[in-house]
Amino acid sequence: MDYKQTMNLPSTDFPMRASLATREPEWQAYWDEIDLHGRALEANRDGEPFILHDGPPYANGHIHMGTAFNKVFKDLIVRYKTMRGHYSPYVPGWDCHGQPIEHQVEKNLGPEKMAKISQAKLRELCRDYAMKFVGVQSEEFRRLGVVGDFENPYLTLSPEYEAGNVRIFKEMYDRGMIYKGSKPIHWCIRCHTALAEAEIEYADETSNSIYVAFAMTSATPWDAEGDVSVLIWTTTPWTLPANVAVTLAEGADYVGVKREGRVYVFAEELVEDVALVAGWEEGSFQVVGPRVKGSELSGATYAQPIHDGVGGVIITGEHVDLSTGTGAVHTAPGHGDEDYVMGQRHGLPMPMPVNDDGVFDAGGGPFEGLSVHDANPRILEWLAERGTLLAATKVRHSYPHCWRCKQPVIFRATEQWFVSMDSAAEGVRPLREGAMEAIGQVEWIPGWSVNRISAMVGDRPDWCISRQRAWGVPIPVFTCASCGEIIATDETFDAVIALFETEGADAWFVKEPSEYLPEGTSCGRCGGTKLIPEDDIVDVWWESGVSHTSVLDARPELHRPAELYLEGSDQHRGWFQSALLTSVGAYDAPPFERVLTHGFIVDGDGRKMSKSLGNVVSPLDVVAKSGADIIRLWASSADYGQDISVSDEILDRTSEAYRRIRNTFRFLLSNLADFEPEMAVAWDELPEVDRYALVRLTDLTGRVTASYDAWKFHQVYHAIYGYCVTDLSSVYLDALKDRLYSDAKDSPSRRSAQTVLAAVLVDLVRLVAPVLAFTAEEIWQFTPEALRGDAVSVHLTGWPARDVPAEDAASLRAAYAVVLEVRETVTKALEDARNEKVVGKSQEAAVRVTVTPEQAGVLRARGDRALADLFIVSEVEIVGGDALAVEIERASGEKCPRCWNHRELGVNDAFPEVCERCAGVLGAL
RNA sequence: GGGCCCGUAGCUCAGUUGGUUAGAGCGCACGGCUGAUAACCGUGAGGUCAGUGGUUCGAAUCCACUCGGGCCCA
Repeated sequence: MDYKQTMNLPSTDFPMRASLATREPEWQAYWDEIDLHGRALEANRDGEPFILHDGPPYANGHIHMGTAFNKVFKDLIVRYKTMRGHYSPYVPGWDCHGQPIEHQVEKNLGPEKMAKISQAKLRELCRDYAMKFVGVQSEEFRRLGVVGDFENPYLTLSPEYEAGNVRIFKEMYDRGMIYKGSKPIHWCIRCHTALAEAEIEYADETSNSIYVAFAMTSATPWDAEGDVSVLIWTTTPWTLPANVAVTLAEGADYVGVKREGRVYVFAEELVEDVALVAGWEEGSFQVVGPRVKGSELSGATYAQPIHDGVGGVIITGEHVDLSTGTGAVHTAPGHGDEDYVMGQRHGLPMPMPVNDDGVFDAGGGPFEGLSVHDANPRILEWLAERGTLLAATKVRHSYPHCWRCKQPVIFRATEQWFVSMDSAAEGVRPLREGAMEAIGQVEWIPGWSVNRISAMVGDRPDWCISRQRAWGVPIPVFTCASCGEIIATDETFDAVIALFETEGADAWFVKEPSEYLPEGTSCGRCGGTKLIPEDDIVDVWWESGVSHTSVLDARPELHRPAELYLEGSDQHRGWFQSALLTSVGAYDAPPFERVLTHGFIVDGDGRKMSKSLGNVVSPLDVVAKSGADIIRLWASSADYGQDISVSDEILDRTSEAYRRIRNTFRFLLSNLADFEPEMAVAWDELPEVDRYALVRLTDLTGRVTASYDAWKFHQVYHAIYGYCVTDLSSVYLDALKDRLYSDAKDSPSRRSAQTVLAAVLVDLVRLVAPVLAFTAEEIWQFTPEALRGDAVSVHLTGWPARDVPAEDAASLRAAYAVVLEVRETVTKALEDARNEKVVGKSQEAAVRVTVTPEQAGVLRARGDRALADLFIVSEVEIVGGDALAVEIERASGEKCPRCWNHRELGVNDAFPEVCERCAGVLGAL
């Protein structure tokens, strides 16, 4: 007889192979069809809100592993919060303005078309470009399983959004936090434009290399030796008219070098180099004392090298390089970034004698009217005549060039708008102070994050918010055409807000101010009525920063502050900060209750991904090859507090773990095909091992829930995975097979097992649902309808809440700790027996366990039969002793051809071939 | 160069206030099963806890430095 047909073998249509790449899009379509996001919101309408506010990725190019990780991470949280009953709308956003898009459009256009195009047309092309990538990325995010209001995302180029920039600007302007100042930028003389860092190309260039003596005008330690000068080195002679200071290295040694009756002060370690360049013969000069630190010369003064009667000051800075030059750096705050920073720090003036055309104005002194390039040789001659040019050679070095015209650029200070960190209107708390306090009110995860944001906000200079570009939101102020006064009042701001709301920021560039400003708007100083709108646009960080107003305040389903901002750690400098500063600036309150930050995606060796290293892993490739759930599982498995590695090996391991989890579910499903909730066995009727299994399930649920709540998703992963492998697969499920397969279909023992399996299935599938969004849905749809209830999606089923009697649970945990320890020893002994060919499968074994009295008590209370079932052997005998020991023998009975246990056969005459249990089952068929 | 951080088996992670031979799962090797089968079960081998030096009776855990890596500045 073929006994196999009489058994309850597993059966399910749930496929072992996932085929995620093809199936996942179907589930995504299903979610669209049932409007999962909308349904979840409707269901949780009265739940406590939890707003995860999306940081807008830049609408340029395809997504990469970093954006994929971030979005999956957010989706995981939103799904979890939703299952916990929170009202948790997710509104994705995109950062649509800015230089990279403008640059790309410009490149696509080419220089000729670019020269002819209007600003309005250029903006239109930029808009098209941005919208194209909003579409591309939107699909890519959705393919990862991200659910949200993708039909109605927020875009920084939309009119309502643009208006929010002005609202914040108005508030901060009124509170005295915004001012107009000057700052050096890259400037292309030929193209007559400011250039962003990304528009700079570095190429080799031959420059002058000159050593110039600045005569000291205050006392120095070398005065006894002769006239003292400080010797500087520069490669840009034309910046000398703007010189205001000389920067020394604080801790380096400076000496006087005497030659022909004059003393030149510079860094000691560069004496030989300078002598060589200047052609000083050996013996023609001598180092004279004393030797002093740069810091000791700080505050000394000298005569400005170009302008008679003007002085300069000696300061110290950390950027001074002692590998070339003289260790004394000519400092012109209008002509260099470091110089600018030094100027700010020391309160130096910032003369800017060079105009837009690169020509000196009166500030150029003797060189007025010359272009900077023409002035170079003239300045050299002029210095030589005065005897202050000690050496002049050429140097070849890397120098910034304009990406468009390939000409070398200059550094030149121009008018810029700034957010002040430390000054504000009377009675208004300065921004830095307010921001620092706000930081303290926010929960930063992980904990070190607060150090980073504090350090950055504490140290940062004023925020330069203006950009000389076309694709963005204008700085919403006007200038009087007749007297140059800045015009920015509540009335003009409100008019601009209204304008942007209805027509968008584009209108700024095509309309006359008189068309939208209130009638009679005029200059407060001279009464002029012709107003010129500001040309500059606002920094894109400002734009994305104001989303707390343009999105959180503006949308009825959202609110400010958000419960959570979640981005990579680079955003301490970016969005976290721009959001914080604009929010504190306008409202004196942080925009978020907590900020969660994750590390960067690196390769298997912990190195950053780059094309040149060839270690880039694309999420699109992984999705196509393995599926989005693999990315989601990977994202959940890593400790995001540090950098997150991806490599083929890591993804392989992840896929293996996925298969393991999937297969566990498949086993559960396949043994529940004939089970319905009415067949469930009550707690008190359950065999003890089944009750223990339920205890383990609730323990798992508790741990997993705590880990989700503590934002420790990798612990969720490890807990669930460990549970599947250890608790279920290797112990409980393995031991259950005999009951499930061999006992009568509707026997209490089998129904008990199924009761537990059903509980495990419906709880576990929900625990993994936030992570394995697609697979959990698939499992749910393959779950017997009776167990599913009326939920159309696993994501709408809420969170498991299963209780077990606490006292029972505690005693079961204690008892089974002992039982499982013994079981481990038994399996080791079985392995030895197997190696000695005593037994093959464990059911061929009879086990004699020698145990301590304490263990004996616990084990005997379970019963030999229960222990044999759990150990998957045919017989167990417990013997008292003083230490744990196990002996294995071949089981005494014969192998039952039906259940494969070794038993006495033929007890039941009706079925002489099989064991008693099987005979009973067969008889009842 | 500065700020913030990271470095435990091939991989992903545990390692309570410093306290016995540093753990888990996967992978790997070997074996079993063939009624979860492109599955399942078992056993085993893998770690000078990045390195060096300190503090301590005792350090993966505390301190200093070095090396390697990341983000952000310069």
